Amino acid sequence: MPFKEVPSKADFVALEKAILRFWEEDRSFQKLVAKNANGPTYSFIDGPMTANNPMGVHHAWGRSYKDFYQRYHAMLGKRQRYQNGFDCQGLWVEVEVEKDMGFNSKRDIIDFGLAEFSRACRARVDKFAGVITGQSKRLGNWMDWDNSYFTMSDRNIETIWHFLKRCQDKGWLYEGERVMPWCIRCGTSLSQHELIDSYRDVEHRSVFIKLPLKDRSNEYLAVWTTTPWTLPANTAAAVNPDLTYVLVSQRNSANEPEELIYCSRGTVERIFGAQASIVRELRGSELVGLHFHGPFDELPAQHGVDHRVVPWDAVAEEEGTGIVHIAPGCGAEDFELSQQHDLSVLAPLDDSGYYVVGYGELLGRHAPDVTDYVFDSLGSKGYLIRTEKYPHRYPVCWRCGEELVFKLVGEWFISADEIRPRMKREAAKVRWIPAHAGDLMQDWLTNMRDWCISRKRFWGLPLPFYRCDCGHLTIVESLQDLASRTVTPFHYSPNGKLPAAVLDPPMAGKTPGATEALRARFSEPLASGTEGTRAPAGDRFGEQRSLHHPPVELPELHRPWIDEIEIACEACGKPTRRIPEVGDCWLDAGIVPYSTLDYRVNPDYWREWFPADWISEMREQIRLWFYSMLFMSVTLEDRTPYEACMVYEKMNDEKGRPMHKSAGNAIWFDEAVERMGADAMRWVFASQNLKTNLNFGYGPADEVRRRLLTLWNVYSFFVTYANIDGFDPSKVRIEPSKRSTLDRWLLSRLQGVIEQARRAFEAYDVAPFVQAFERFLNDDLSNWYVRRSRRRFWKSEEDADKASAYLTLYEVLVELAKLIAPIVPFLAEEIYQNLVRQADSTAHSSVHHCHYPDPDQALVDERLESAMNLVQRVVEFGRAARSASKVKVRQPLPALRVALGANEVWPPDPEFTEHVKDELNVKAVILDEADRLAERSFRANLPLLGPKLGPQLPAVRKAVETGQIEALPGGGWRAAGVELEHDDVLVALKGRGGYEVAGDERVLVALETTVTPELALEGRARELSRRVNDLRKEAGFAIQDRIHLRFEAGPGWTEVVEKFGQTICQETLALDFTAGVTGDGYCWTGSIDGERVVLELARA
RNA sequence: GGGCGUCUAGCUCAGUUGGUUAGAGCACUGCCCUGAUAAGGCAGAGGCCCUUGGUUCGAGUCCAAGGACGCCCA
Repeated sequence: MPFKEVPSKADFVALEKAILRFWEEDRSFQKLVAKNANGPTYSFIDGPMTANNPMGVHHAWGRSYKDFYQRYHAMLGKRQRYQNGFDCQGLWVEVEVEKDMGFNSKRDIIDFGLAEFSRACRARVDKFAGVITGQSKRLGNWMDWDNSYFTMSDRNIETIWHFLKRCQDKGWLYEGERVMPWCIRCGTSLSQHELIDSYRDVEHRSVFIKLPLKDRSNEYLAVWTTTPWTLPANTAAAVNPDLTYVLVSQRNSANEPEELIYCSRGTVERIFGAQASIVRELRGSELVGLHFHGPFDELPAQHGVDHRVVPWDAVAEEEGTGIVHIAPGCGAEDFELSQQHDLSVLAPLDDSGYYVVGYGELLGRHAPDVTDYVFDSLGSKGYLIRTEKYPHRYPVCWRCGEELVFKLVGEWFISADEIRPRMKREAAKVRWIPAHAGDLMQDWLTNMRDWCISRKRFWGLPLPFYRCDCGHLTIVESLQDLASRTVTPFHYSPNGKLPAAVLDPPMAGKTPGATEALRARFSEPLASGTEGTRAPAGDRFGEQRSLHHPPVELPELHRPWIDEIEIACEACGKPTRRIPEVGDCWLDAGIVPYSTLDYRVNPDYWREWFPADWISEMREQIRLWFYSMLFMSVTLEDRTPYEACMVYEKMNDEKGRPMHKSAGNAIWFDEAVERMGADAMRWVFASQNLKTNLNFGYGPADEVRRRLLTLWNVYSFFVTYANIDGFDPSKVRIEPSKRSTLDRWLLSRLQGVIEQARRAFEAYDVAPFVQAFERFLNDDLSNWYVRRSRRRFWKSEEDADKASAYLTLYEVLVELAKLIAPIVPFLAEEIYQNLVRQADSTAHSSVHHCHYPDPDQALVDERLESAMNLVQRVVEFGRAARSASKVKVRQPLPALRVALGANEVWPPDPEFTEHVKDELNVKAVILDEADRLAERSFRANLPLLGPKLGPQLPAVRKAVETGQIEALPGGGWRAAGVELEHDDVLVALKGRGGYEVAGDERVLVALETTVTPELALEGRARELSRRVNDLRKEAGFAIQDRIHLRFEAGPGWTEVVEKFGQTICQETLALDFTAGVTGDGYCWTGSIDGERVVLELARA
């Protein structure tokens, strides 16, 4: 039963595509799900990926991890949900759609029409969900793609409504004014977690001004700011009460009167130069409570504002004047100070950054453009000291890049105070990988502020908040609830009347999967009735209340449609409208452990799969998804929604620079997967240390590919010879204990790798396994087992040793395929299909259906491993000695002498000796007295003696190592007057001068380098064999082809052929070796050892 | 200002509970082997294990302080 021929040159990309087709035809994934249908659950929850753009290689990184562990647990028989998730709502999607349509502001969207805009957003999500699905399949991910969840789904929305209602019940929900980072282009505030990663180096113009104190003639406060546009909203100044301030006397010119200006002592020079004359010093606290004239008192908005100096211990002297301009409507800290000190709050800007009524000539001007006006105005009032360019890091909108302003806005919040300790308690129960991720979460939770959940945008979760004129807030907690409260008759018909963009999106033909998923999602809950609380399709809600109007169509729970619906206020019954805001997209993602697990509609199912056994995302998700899930779960059930959480770092390019489209170093997934292959990419990811950034690129990937190539080479080697010999694994059965030494050694070594693999997967850190695997593959399998076994495979007799070799190599390759199957599913499948499946049709149809290997202690033989290790060392040192002797290995040498250290024993099995002779091409291995080659030296066994002797150790150690040591009867020792036990002293070998030696303290070798004429002849024979074998290959002969060999050469070679002709024939598969070339065959003329030789090869 | 990480060969990184002479891959130099061969092996060179202090018989490893870089919070 021959195996499929394996080309020695691997084309991994082509192979992967073939395997993808195989999985499709075999329905391998579906079979896996069916096979594990009754297994114990393994609950993984996929963090929703924004379906907004194609997948990048950094997404592939995370998706690979997810696939590794799902596949591993599947091989342990675990039942899983395999649900992929798409994030669908929020500014991410809106901004991309805006770009597509060439919009520049919120106004553009409103002019375009909200309904069409929402449809366009949905269409974009649909399109890219399809694209990402295709890419993920190419990466090798196994998911239930038709069952992906979408955060824009009704179920997700309703579950969030339910959560919000619970927040209201607990009294955590409130509407508040707060100064928020605000994008004047997007027209929305950004939350705390959206502000991160968005600082950019920019240059602004800062300004020093002086503001006159009231009731103190000719005294001023020096104030500095980098945001001149906020000065018209100034209502206070802050000083550090503990800082030292000074009063500086300043005169601009001889003609002008002297002015007295306050600033902090550490800033005098910066403002006034080294020559400033200081009139007096005072504590900051002495300034507190003073009143001053604001910089723009003439503005109507400033009317009646009492500008005061307030204390603030955060005021520092690194920049500015030590007196900080406070505009409570334009800065977060400013606003907090205003709450503490009851300061006036002025909000000068509208949503798009234009000054509102009350700001005089500034009315209708854009905040970023008023710097000159402000400076001119200050100058004309005599307040300006000077302006200067000021480069600094300033936050910009993370989506559109516009510089942010800080703006007083009304937003909705969930209070964090009560939940904080509970979240910290639950986060502490989570198994974080790596562990310090838990510290980061704790730190984040300690510092988290109230969660701002509203966004003044369009395509997002409709916040179900109905604020009545009577002041009452009604929260709708489900569609059913909406139906029962509505005063607007509506016809909810997602099933019958899908929006055009959903039913017939422009790109529907290209993304059938996603479109179908959408269709299914709309029809499924209604048809199957699993969503018990939802009203049946086609119901007309609220008609009994208003029979006079036709019902409003409500195709989906999104703006603008849902805004049409008014409900009766819970308190007073008056019709009430929904607030216009939508929700933070992290509500969408955070609810997933509840929405996708049917918390509200199928509690049994929820209990079965909640909490997740494991989740994983990149580290920034600590303050995003991990946080929002934890928040929502602790609110609903007071417990963590995930038990283990794995976090990885950032991806950079291969030189460690951040990848940027503009820098040209970004790598696109589609290109990368075609160039390096998915397996190589996944192997790179698997070998990454979770704690450090990943430097990703084609260079490192190629290194990795070459390492996988070693496995391919061994696999190819096996198949080549197994086919020649007709090896059939199903017909050979040899107990491991009956196999040859080398085989038992390899099987023993393999158990160690299996052990490592199991440990690594259980620890959610496969990098150590990848290392162990590569070591085994390279050192044990390829460079020792296969090399040492080659002759076992080549020999023509069909004996037990040959069968043992084939069977062992076969078994090991199959085990290795299983071990790496979760990581490189394609290569593993290829090997499995060829080695196992084609030979045994009753075997699992895919490697991924196999049970993950368990280490078998019965196969572990530590003594054998240790003996082989000794042999390997001898070979290694022998090669070093050969290298030093300059006699090449092809030249046989008479002997290698070996001296063993005190506790070493040369294995009695002659096979070990044969390995040494063969590897080093020596005629004999002679165990020699250690004393002849080496001196004994003594060393203290520190791990034993340290605890025993403590401070005495150095003296004893010195005595031992200088040989001042006495052997005692019974095996003990005495040194420096201290009696030591046998094991306390290590007896080692030290090379003695005068020999060609190499070695360490365990073993020493010496090479005898005398080349007798006999040996020289043999060396030439070997040279000839090698040359012929080169020519066989050159001539294109098959490995097993027999040949006729003919030659012409000088007399020196005749003797070689006479004496060693038969050996050469054996080595080269020649039937005969005769003098005289015929011109009939593959002919080579050249020189060997400086003599002309003609060789001719003809296929027999 | 606070938190978390990282710092080991030219580059990328291993280094388990503290233990004797700190390793690998890539790159470089020289050599070798070869029917796994567009591979492989051996050897060479290359190190203030960021610094300082401490604990200890002994520190790359533990502790403290500092530095650089990265990420986060304020």
